[in-house]
Amino acid sequence: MYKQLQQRLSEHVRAFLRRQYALDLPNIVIEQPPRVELGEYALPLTFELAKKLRKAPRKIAEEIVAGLGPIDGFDKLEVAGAGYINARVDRAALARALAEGQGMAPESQPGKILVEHTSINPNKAAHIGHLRNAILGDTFVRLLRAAGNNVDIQNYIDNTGVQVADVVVGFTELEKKSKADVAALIAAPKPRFDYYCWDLYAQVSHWYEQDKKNLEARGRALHAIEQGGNELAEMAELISTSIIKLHLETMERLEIEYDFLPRESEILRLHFWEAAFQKLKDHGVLYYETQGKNAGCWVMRRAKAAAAGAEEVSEEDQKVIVRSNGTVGYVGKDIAYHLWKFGLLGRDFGYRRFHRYPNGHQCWVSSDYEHGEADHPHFGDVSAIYNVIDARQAEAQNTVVEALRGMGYNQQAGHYTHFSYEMVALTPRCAQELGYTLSEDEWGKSYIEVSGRRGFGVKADDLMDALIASVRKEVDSRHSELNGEERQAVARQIAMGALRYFMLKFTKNSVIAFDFKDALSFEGDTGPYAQYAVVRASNIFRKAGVEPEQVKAGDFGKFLEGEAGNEIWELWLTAAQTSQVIEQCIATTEPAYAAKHAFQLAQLFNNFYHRHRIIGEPDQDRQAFLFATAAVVRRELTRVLALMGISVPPVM
RNA sequence: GCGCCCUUAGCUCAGUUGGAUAGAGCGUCUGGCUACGAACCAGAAGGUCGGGAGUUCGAAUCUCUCAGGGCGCGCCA
Repeated sequence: MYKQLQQRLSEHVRAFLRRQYALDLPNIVIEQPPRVELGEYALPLTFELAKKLRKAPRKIAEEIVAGLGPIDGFDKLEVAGAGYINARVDRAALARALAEGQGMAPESQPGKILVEHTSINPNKAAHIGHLRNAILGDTFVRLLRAAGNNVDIQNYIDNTGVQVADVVVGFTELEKKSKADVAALIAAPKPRFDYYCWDLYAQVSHWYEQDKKNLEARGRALHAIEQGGNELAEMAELISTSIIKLHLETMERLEIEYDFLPRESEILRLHFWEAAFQKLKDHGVLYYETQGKNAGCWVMRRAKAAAAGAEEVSEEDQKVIVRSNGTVGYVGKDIAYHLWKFGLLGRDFGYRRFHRYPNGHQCWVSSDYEHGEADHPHFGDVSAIYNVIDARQAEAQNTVVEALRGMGYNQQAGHYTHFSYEMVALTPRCAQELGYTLSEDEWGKSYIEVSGRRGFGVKADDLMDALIASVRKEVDSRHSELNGEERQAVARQIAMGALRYFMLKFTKNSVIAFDFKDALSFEGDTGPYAQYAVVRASNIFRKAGVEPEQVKAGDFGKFLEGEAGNEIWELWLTAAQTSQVIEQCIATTEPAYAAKHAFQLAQLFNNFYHRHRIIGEPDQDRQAFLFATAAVVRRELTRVLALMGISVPPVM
């Protein structure tokens, strides 16, 4: 309703400007005054109008305020400063609406949105960079759903690429293992298979560096895997499938789930590329190069040359899509895959059940038609897509969009969003703690990039275990009344909340320089701080024997007036803005705003909690008001945290 | 060489379409537990928003330029 009030205000002002000055402003800027006692909304438009109307801003503001008349939901408008128009809402009415929970259910949006995230190569354990991807993606899904959207979650699996091939080479060439040996390793309880492959992958990379000839083994493995129907391909399948399962388990610890896992093997075997290739040729997006270094390749014009409309496309402006040996590169497969996403390919995957979550949710995997199950849901064919992929792949993403445009799919290209984010790196100190020897050069840097190839990084599960252990100590010292299992459950919730919050508090395009000290901090701007605020609110209701959901709205107007009222009103006002924040997060693809909002709300509540005793409050009306305040904040803060995938433990 | 991103307090970061006195957290110093448990609160110190120029009534935000840092630019994925 906070937003409805803003819209109403904006419409009244626009109508007045048309009436009075014959001006039609497309959008009226509305912001929040620096302090709540100045009002809820501020309009700086008179500064802009001063020139057009040849009047002083303050004069214009006075005319607008005088001429506007009463607006439903507002108490009054005031002129402030050099010419701001500040609007004061009817606090009692807004508080009542909020306490009654009006306008909580979102309008259902048409169409379907596809969010792709995680997409870890299935050849090693997940690391902290993958966690950032999955947490950003999962949070964005929750935000979209909260805004009434129908969302499919996909996790793309590159099970036929070099990374899997490298681990196959590690097993066959370095460890001389057979498929049966690998199967035994997977079945063994002791070394986690994804951890084992993490080390093996690093060893293989090192082995390639020792002698370039060793790379021939990779070529052979890659070829065998793409062909299929041989021991190497079966070993690759075994490796990737077991590692995908471990990745799903890792993400399940954070309550991150998927609907569908499209695999590259099916994109190859179901001939997605052939269908896309034909379309690309038909639309003239690809052409066959006969000269120069790209002779014999099918190439695409790159952005600059295409935009300039140059007749002669120089070699530098070409992007090779099909190599001279006839094989298709990564971008080609990606174009085919995205045609499928938008329902433009004319082909579909086969589908098999892959994993069933404890809550009954089913995750599907792509399959050939022969092994597909008939009763699968309809995937793909969506109206908008968001690909959560790190910033380094921006160029490849742009190429896919260009290809769509080139084929005339402008609408789809416009609904293709590269949800780009920066990497998680390690501080030099953290790298040293992990036993990595740093060069002098590296000590001078503010962060050091992780590298799966070198086996250098913090594994996702190791971090989660460290967080849980650290939280557990604290829970043990505070809650002797709980048994071990209960304490562990509380520790898990707090630890996962801390982790998710940590990954969300930074804006997407800032590089996170990871350090255990920061990540293991539970005070201040952290997940546990926000969780704790909710627990405190819950404690009040538990002690008082009152159900927070049963708290009734009353006439709170008199408690929201004056200086004392302003303080608490700021809390109500912030709580009222949750829906607005959700929209803002979606419009800017920036979940960090949700984290900021949660922190602000928690901070204001903690302050309120400290200043006002509720249970001992003698005035019945005032106590009802304080209960209502706590109930609304508790509800809204819980809701924002849920959007971030953070649940609140019963005690802290 | 071309393209994208970054530079704000000692450290880590916010600052949405240009708006009122540039904000948090951590760290430092000071103070506050009688259970609505302090994973908290209050207060203090700390800023030429990388440098310079421009546009504007108004610039951390837009433009140009310089400096510093990062990431991409393959018949890899």
